[in-house]
Amino acid sequence: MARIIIDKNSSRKEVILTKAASLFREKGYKAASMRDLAESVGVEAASLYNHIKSKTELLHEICFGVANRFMHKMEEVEGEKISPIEKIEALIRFHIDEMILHYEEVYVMDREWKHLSDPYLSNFQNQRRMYRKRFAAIIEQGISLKNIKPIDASTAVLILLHAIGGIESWHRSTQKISAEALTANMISILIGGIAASAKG
Amino acid sequence: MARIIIDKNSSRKEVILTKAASLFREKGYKAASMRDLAESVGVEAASLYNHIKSKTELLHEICFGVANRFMHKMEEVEGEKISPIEKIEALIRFHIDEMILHYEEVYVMDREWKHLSDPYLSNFQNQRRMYRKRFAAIIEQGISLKNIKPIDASTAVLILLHAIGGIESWHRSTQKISAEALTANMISILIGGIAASAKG
DNA sequence: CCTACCGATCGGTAGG
DNA sequence: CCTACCGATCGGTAGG
Repeated sequence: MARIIIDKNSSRKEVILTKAASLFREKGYKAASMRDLAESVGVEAASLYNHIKSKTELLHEICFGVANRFMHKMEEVEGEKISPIEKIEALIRFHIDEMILHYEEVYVMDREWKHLSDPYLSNFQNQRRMYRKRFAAIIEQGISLKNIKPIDASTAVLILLHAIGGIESWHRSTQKISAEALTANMISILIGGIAASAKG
Repeated sequence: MARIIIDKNSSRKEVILTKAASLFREKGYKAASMRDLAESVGVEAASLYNHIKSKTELLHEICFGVANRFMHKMEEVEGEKISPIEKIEALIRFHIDEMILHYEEVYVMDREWKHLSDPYLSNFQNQRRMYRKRFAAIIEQGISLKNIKPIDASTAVLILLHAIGGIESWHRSTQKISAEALTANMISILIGGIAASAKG
């Protein structure tokens, strides 16, 4: 019985988090009110506070939930015995999968993180800086091995991450091209560029 | 004398617009208050309304100011007798120049347009859709001529635009690499990809 | 989980 | 360009 109550509570909070991510994406964190959120959950605004501490808590749970998954994947990929290019491809694929499976959360992390407040804000910025640094290090390895052009690695990281994060149609189930085709296109363009190669 | 007053008024409004772009970028449109703006201009909040009609007017003047420049450039490039690849390179260069010269405004247009209200909101979305369609058409031409790989053109457009729009360091004068080197890197990566070509 | 409500802050106006 | 102020809305709390 206690178990049932706990399960009920935790699933209630998960519903609130999901609806919050959706609202924050649609209207932006500041423009989305707790009354909006309450309505979409189906309770009065005051009732939300039986499950959460504050609006800000929702934002940082969304942001760190996503950020932690990316960090975990980075650790995993770094440990694999594959080439730098293969590591980059694995990371790109993971980013795309995250966009497909958790579009709202990833979008909110990407565009609304600046509304975090300060223990969390600096923490988030540090974590993001570390992630990009480690991503850039993989590119540098590829450059050393001459599998990657001698480009500025941190510029390349920003291009890759924003190119993926900017695709807006991930969440639509009915899209002009399938997720697989989109993924193949992304990888092809980001790794190989848009120019036709001499080899055909 | 009347001329002097007009000049004074218009320069006053320009100051307000510039400060607004800066604040909207830093805090986001919703989180930036008119009292913040007044302080950064150096007047009381109520005084702003002698120069502007509303907060929303500031946002749409910023958004359409930038959007119109992009549209104008698109028209110009379409009319030039150069190859599709050269057209794309010209457009990419223009986007990069806009980021360097008008970082705050471009950033606000990119990330805060959703706070426009409705005659302007739909107008903006239409204009953006048209811009992307015309950009994609150039890529399609390149594919027909076999200068560009057979990729999905609208995916490629989103990748190009977001890759450029995502670079955050445009506005810093002291950067690790120069604007020219950054531009060269961007063009190289976006057109040629990151993989080293067989030709070396 | 709700009713009732609070202090703070918002965009904007009146009147000078 | 300022002082004074308004109605609306915000995140959140008290108390049941």
